Amino acid sequence: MIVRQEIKHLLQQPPVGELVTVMGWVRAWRGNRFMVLNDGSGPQTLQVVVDQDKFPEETVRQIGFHACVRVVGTLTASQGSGQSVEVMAEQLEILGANDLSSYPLQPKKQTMEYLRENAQFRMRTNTFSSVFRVRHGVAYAVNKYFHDRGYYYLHTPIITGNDAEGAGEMFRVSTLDPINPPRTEAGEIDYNQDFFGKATNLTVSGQLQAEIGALALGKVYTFGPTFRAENSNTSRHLAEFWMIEPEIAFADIDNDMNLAEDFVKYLINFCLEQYPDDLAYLDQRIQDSEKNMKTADRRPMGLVDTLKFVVANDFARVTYTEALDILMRSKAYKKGKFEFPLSWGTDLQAEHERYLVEKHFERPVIVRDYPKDIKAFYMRQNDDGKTVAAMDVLFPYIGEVIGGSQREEREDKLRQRMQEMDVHADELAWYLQLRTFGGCPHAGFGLGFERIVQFITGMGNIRDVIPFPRAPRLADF
RNA sequence: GCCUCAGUAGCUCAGUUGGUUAGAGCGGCGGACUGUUAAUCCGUAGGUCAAAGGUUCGAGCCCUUUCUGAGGCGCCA
Repeated sequence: MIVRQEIKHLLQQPPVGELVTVMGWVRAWRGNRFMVLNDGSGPQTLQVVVDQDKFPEETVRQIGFHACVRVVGTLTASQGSGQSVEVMAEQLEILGANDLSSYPLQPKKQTMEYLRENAQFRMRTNTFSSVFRVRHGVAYAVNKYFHDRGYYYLHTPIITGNDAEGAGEMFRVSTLDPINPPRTEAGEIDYNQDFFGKATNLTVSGQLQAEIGALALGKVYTFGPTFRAENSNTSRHLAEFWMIEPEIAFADIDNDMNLAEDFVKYLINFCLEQYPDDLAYLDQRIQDSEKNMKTADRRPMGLVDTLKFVVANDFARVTYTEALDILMRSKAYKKGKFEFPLSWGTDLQAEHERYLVEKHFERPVIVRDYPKDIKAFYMRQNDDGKTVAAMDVLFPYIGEVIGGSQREEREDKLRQRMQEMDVHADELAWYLQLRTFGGCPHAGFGLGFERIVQFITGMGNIRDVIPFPRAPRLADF
């Protein structure tokens, strides 16, 4: 059995004078004497002092960048100034030598694009190890938040036979011969002969199934992979991403907004408490990268200060109509700064959302009561006959992190809306039955997991907060 | 899918109005160095200038097409 101590724990309460065993990867090898180790337990490193005379020449020769080593030695107060304690090596073993002549990483700043191409090694860097520790923390906090409040984690299907989830292009799932698929007499592909006996796709949302759970268990949430086959080439979209979708019975749009705000603040606060060192590193990293930028292009606040500010202040809340009014009265609009026109009934563009969040309110904003024609069929119709009880949570830098709504629980209204929007009622008979047989007011939302991780870590590109990103023309690893 | 910008050594980049043999830092390799902190010092190798085609006496540089990447937009979470 292998026994070792983790660097994070050694540094929390250093057992000075004791013999310790550490294993990790070499971050630096200086002066033929000082070896800096990191083992992934945290962003901290441990300096090991190597007396060359104590070890075989061949062993010392193999110490190099990102070689993997095992060290046994005495933890002592450091003579140097860069660290409080260090290990005086008494045993030294190379667990995995590193062939530096062909190793793609270097002990220097590397571009995010280059590291993305070498994703098998990028988690060994300070930036990505911190990002993925925080990503874990957010995932854990999601489950903890809901569990502590009596929600049930519902696993909705990844392969779906629904043809009408209405959230974008889907990836087909099929075992049919792609070159010679069976065909019907009419010449169309005969999905009746496919694995499931019908056409199936990867899910774009677990919401409709989550509603089934909410109308029995009261409060449920889903947290799973989601797939969109859209040709989206942006720093905020992935073809495969993780989405969190709470769904609650006996709730209206106000309950929904309160939940969304409380939930997101909890996630951020959890990371502030649990990963201060990682966030401090990521904060510094952003400040370093902004040194050469014009003041206007820099963030108004550092990363950690931004996170603290979001947790400490109420989100602004406006209706779509009010938001439009604010935009039309803005100097930016009057000076013709907006590329897209503003008119009641069209969706807010990214530039409009950014103005509301970053210029007008200077904090997260929840916009509610959107025109019904730009929103999904299942959203509850308001009494004005024009809007639905939808809400979007907009964040600085990343835009929409949450989209949600109160669901239409009145069967006649739902049927009418489905007809108007050409959603086939026969394919969603089970969904309509939730209204026929003991329905109730209910609501929910979808939170883009990678987007909130992006916000918390300050990473500019969503592809750098998921270990192995999938996007158009990108499915490596 | 659309718009803009970019692609030169392993990485990050410089390369003048088109003109002789293609430049640096870092990294690699060889050597020195027992208190370093992006360690330092000496030496050394390393290039189909993204690909194809074109203009020209002559192209890393100009033109066309393709590929790849980044930023922005759309679609959305």
